[in-house]
Amino acid sequence: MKDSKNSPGASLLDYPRPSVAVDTAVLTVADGSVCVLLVRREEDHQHGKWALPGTFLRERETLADAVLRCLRDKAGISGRVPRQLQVFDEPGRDDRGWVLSVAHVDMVPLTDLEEALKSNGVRLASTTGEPELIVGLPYGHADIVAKAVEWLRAAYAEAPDPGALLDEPFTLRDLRELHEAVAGAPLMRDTFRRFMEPKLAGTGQMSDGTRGRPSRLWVRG
Amino acid sequence: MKDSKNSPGASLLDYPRPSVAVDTAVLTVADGSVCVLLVRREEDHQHGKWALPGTFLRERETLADAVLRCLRDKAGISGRVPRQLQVFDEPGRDDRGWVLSVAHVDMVPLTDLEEALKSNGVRLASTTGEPELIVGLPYGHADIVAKAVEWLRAAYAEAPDPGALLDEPFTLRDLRELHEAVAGAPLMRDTFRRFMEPKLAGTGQMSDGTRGRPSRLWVRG
DNA sequence: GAAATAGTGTCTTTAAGACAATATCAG
DNA sequence: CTGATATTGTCTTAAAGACACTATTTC
Repeated sequence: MKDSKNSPGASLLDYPRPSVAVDTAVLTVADGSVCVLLVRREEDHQHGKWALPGTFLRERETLADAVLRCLRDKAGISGRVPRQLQVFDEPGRDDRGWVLSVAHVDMVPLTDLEEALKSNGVRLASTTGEPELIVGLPYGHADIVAKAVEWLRAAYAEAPDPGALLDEPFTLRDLRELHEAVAGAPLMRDTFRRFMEPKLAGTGQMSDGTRGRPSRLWVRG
Repeated sequence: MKDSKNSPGASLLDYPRPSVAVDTAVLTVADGSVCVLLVRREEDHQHGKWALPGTFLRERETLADAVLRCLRDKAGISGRVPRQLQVFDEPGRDDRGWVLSVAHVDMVPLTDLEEALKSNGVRLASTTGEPELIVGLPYGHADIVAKAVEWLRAAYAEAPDPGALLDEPFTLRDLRELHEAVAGAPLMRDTFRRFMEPKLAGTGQMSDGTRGRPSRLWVRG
């Protein structure tokens, strides 16, 4: 039952190998909705089309390093903790050849993206407000975005601002509005407070109550 | 800031490509503990060493197909729903060269493994009782087993026997003992019942109470 | 004082933990 | 009947949902 090609002494070089790409969904929250960073493709026949930043894995490079290199070179941002989502391998998803894509996700505060967004080769797309743009992405990137948003929601259901999208210190209102944007649904004010307060560290400070009673300011635990 | 090698017109063939392997942790429950299937390596310099069944991805083959082919050829089993866990890419994890391993996990009832276990090239290893064997696995397979068991526990915390390891129909006692083996800890009898009963379908039948009051028999919802 | 927002209290519902009580089998 | 196991009931505790109330600011 053994495959004869797997006989002892066979070299790895005897087999054809796939190209391996990394594609990253850089997520942020802007104007109350989850947005994903897109770059204009320049290096292939999709020239001019918007897509997730991606690159091919180089020799002796880890996947995480490839992701960081790609974000630096194509979007000018220093991503923080890219996480591997899954490998997409449907045949035909990439018409350039036999390409596996290892999808990643990262969360970056909007302020860290402002410099990159000055380039007209970089833009944000709302995942809730611009469905036609998202579903039209090449190379099956729409699937990656969907997985990434799903992962983001799971992360934000567990802890206060795990992606550090909010500048510190912040009020519980700021935090709740951020979590509502991620969840895409309103969250109960008091239930939210009871869940989050034990996971935050209070500063002694108060917000300047520009409209109404001032609020306590917090930082992530 | 663009990389010159990524200029339009460059071919995928211009870049060196990694070998891509799939390694699968086939899990089952035997004698009250979670076990993983190992095969004796024959095709490389680890000849004779126990390891997870794995193979290299072939051209125009999906990862899932490669996993199924490997399990069929090396262990003689028809795996059911292999799930992708994650890519392991630490340089140096494989001394045969530049190899990425896409780890998978599958759950198979012990009865479906009996035929395969007659071969002396196939064995089970308890993940709790034989740590020295597991941690000694080559190619970083110990990490894969750890991830796989973690995944199994998460799956069994959510639903009754999602891997269909138990023959139907079964009693709630059978189900609880299986879940205790997976969790590696005793589970409260009444809490377990209250959680699982709504997710099961009752047959009219009763077990033959060989010791004590007979129990109702259930099937998965 | 009115409007706005922050912070606290509490009632209800739901689920889990922990037992206790009852039911039904083999011997 | 006794021993063993299954099934049901209930008390307590913890957490969430849903409100209501009080407190502190700006205007």
